Amino acid sequence: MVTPQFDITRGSVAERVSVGLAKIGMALKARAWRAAGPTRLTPTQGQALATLRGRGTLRLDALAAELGVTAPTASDAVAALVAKGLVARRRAPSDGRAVALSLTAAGEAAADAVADWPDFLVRALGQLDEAEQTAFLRSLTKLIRGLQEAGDIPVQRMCVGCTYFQPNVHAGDRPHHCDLVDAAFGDRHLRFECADHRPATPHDASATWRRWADPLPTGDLT
Amino acid sequence: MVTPQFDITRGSVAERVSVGLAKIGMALKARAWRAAGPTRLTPTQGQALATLRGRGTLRLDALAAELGVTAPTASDAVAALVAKGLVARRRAPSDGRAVALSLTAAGEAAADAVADWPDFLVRALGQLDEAEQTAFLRSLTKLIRGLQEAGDIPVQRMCVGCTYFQPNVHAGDRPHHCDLVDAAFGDRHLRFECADHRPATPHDASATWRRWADPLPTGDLT
DNA sequence: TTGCAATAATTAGGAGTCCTATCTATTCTC
DNA sequence: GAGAATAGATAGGACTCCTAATTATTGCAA
Repeated sequence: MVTPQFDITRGSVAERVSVGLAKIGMALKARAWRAAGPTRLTPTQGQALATLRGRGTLRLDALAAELGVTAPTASDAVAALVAKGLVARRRAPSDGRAVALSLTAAGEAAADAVADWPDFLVRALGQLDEAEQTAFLRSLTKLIRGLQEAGDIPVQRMCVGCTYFQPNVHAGDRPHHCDLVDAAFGDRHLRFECADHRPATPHDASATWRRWADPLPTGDLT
Repeated sequence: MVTPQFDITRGSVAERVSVGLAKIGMALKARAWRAAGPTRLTPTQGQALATLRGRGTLRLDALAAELGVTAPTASDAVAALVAKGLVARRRAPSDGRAVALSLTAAGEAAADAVADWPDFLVRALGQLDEAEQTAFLRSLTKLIRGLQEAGDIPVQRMCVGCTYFQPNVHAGDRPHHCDLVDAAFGDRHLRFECADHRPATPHDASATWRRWADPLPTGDLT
């Protein structure tokens, strides 16, 4: 008779998931370095470029926070990018101490060229069908929100947490609504980076969060 | 009337998921460095320690592959660990060119101390209920298998791909079976790192994979 | 309106991460 | 045995990262 007690059950599901996420993290790191060779853009430099492309103009400390590094490290990376002619460093008009970082024309081009380095992830995600990808995206949204709340990650410009986001207000497979573009959309369209993101107040954000994460009355199974 | 065409629909779900995974990767990198300060163990060193703890004895090139870096980089990290007295570097008995790396007693202790650095991820995963965590783990397994197939990640010691793994052979919520410990288990027990892993042949692995990923006859919804 | 604390960035200094290219032992193969 | 292949180590160089200490500015307060 088979023993029903699987002693390898030790450890939580969350721990096992973490191991998997760490593997993905490793792959991302390795890939970023591999990609660095030809273009002469190291991972941090590439990430800085990508961030500036998405945000337009940023101050150094904001960039550092976005990259998850200290100000000196960000300063190093920016210095390298300025030397390469990819980033322009100007005095911020509002504050004489601060700098306003932005991409040069060459920087825009370099950012575009470097933009698709995580394509290998997109390919691997082909292992999942659309419904599974959507569920994954939804779970990832919750996870990232948790990291954000805990201060482990900078505040993201994602739908959930945006003033314009109205969750579960429609029936069907596009239950949410974006007030900015005035359109319905579903979980599969949720974004982590939106150029038009406008942060909601903490109070509104948590109310909206609950309406998205646990739609109380209607049993909406999208 | 609301326009049903959400113009921000551009881009695939997979791309949006990739953005999210990159965020997680960023958090992992940042955390690993933060944790490095007090213990004086940098990310690569910590990862090397963790790998050696999981694998016992490893040769340098195997360690390098596991860490996703080149041999010289691994050699650097190992030299630092040897200098700190955490790793022993011996000549491999079978091959005079190779080295056998293993942890010293101090190294074991250090590895244990460093082991729980991704606890912040475990905490954030608390945002997901058990069923959702399980689904996430399942998707992650598919994703990692995809990365493995594409050569973006070293071959993992995960259940799916192991000789002992028998998917979907039972009814109920523990449909799989591990022949090694002779016990039933479910998707929520799937591992990415198993000390007893024994790789199946490519042929067997792909057949087993299909039986796990798309259980044809029975509509098993675990 | 000085006068000083706080803030934004940079510099200094040091360990480590990575790479490519090269070199040194060994081992394998013919 | 000789030459090719393999396992590591070294060399050299750009960058990443950190903590501390500096240099400008700003903003508030006496």
